[in-house]
Amino acid sequence: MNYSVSEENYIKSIYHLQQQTATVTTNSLANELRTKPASVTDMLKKLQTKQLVEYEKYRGFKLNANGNKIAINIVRRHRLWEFFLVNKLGFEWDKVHEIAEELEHVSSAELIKRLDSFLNFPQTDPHGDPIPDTNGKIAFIKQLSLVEITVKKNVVVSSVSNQSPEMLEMLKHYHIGIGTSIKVTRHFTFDGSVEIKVSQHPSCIISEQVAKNIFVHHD
Amino acid sequence: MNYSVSEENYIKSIYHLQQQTATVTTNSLANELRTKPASVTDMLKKLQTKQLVEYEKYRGFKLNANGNKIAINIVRRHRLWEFFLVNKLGFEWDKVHEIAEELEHVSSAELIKRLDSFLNFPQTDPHGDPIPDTNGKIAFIKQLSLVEITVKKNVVVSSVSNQSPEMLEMLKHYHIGIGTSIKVTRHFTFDGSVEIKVSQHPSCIISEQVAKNIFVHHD
DNA sequence: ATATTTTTTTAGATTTGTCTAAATTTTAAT
DNA sequence: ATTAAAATTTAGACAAATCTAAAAAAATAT
Repeated sequence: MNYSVSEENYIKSIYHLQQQTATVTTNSLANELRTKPASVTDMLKKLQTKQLVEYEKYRGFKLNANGNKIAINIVRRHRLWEFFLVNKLGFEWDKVHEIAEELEHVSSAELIKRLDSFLNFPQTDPHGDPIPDTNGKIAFIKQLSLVEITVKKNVVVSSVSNQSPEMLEMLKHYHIGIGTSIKVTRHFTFDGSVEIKVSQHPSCIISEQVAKNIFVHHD
Repeated sequence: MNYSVSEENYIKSIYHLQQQTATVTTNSLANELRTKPASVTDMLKKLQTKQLVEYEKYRGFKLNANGNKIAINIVRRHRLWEFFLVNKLGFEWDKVHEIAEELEHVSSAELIKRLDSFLNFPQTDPHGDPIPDTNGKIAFIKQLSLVEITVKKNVVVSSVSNQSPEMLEMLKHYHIGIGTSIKVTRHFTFDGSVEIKVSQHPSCIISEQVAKNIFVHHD
C-alpha cells in the first residue's frame, strides 16, 4: 500500500506524539501539524478506514500495529536522509530537518535500501536519534541528561530532545553539537543549573531547563 | 516562486516536447503526461496566468523565457539525482528514471548546490544527457548516431534517445550501455542495418531503427 | 466549398485535503 | 448537579487537479 504525503505526515506526527502520551488528542495533533482540529478529524476517519489507527469519537486515537510499522518506516527514511545530508553533503545538523521532511516521502524501497548501504548502515541520525532497521527494530539508547551526570566525568553529546530553533541557536552559542565532548564541572543545587567545560572553550553555566534537554553517553 | 509537483511536471514535459517541435499541442502533451486533453487545457490557463507559457487558444503553446528557465532547473535536478543514483547508490542506469522523477521535486536549492558539489560537478547524466549548470547553460554535445559512423572507428556510447523499456531491454541484450566502446564493422546499404563489435562479444547486426537511437562520440 | 473528422475547449462533476462556523460532547468549575 | 468552558465533530464550502461529455474551432477530404 502507498500513502499520500499528507497521510504519511499524519502517521508520523501521531507516532511522535505517542512517544509522550499513549493516546493522542485531536487538538495536539492539529497543533503538531499546524492545521485545524476539523482537518484532523477528517483525516482520522480516513486513516481509520485504512486500518492504520484505533479511533473512537471524542476519545482520542493511537496507531495500531499496522500504522506503527508504517510510521517507523517513515522515521527510518527521514533519519537516513538526515544522515546523508550531514555526513555526505556537509549540511549543518540543525539545517537538515525540513529537507529530510521532503525526501522521506520518496517512495522507492530499493532507494532506501541502497542509501542505507551507501551510508554504511548508520545507527543514529545527526541528532543522535536511533535509525530503525529494515524490520522496524529501534535500538534503545540509554539516555542520560546533563543534569544526571556526576562531576568530572567526560561525556559525549548523543542527542538533544528539544529541536526548536531557539534551542539550536543556544547550543551553537555554547559550541555544543552531537558528538561534542563535555565535562560537567559543577552542579548548582539552588536553581539546578550546571557548569560545563567544552574542549578549548572557557567553562560556562547552562540552566537546568537547557541541561535537561541535552542527552549524553560516557565515551 | 514555488511550483506544485503537477505544475513542474507540465513545465518539464512541455520543455521536452519543444526539443522536437517548437510549439506543442494539447494532445501531444496530454499523451506525454498520460492525462486527458481537457486537463491540459485547464493547467495551461494556469501556467499562462503564472507567466510561464505563451498560449493562444487552439494554437498550441510554448514556454516563455521564464518557463524555460524553470524547466531547465528541473532538468538539472533530475539529471543530478540520476547521476547520484547510478554512481553513488549503484543503480542500473535504466532503473533510475522514476525515482529521479520524484526526487527532482524536492525544492531546496541549497540541496542541489551541495549535491552537485558532492558529485564533483558532473557534466552528463547516466544516459549521456548534459546536466545544465547553475545558470541554465547546457553544454552542447555533438551527437552522432551509429548510422553516421564510418567503419573501423572506435566510438563510445554517449546517449540513447529512445528510453522505452523495450529499447533498454534490447540494449542490454547487445551489452550496450553508456560508456560502452563500440566499433562499427560494416554498413548494409540494403536496409541501413549496421554490424558492430562490442568488446569481447561476437559481432552482431542491429537494425537502422535501433542504430539511429544510439549516439556516440569518438574516444 | 461544403461536409466530415480531428483537435481543442468549455461546462459541470469528482476527489483530496483543507477550512470556517455551528453543533455536539466532554471536562472543569461552582 | 448544573453551568460554563474547552475540545471535538459535523455540515457545508473551497481550491487544486483531475475527469467525462458536449460544444466549438481547426484541419482534412471529397
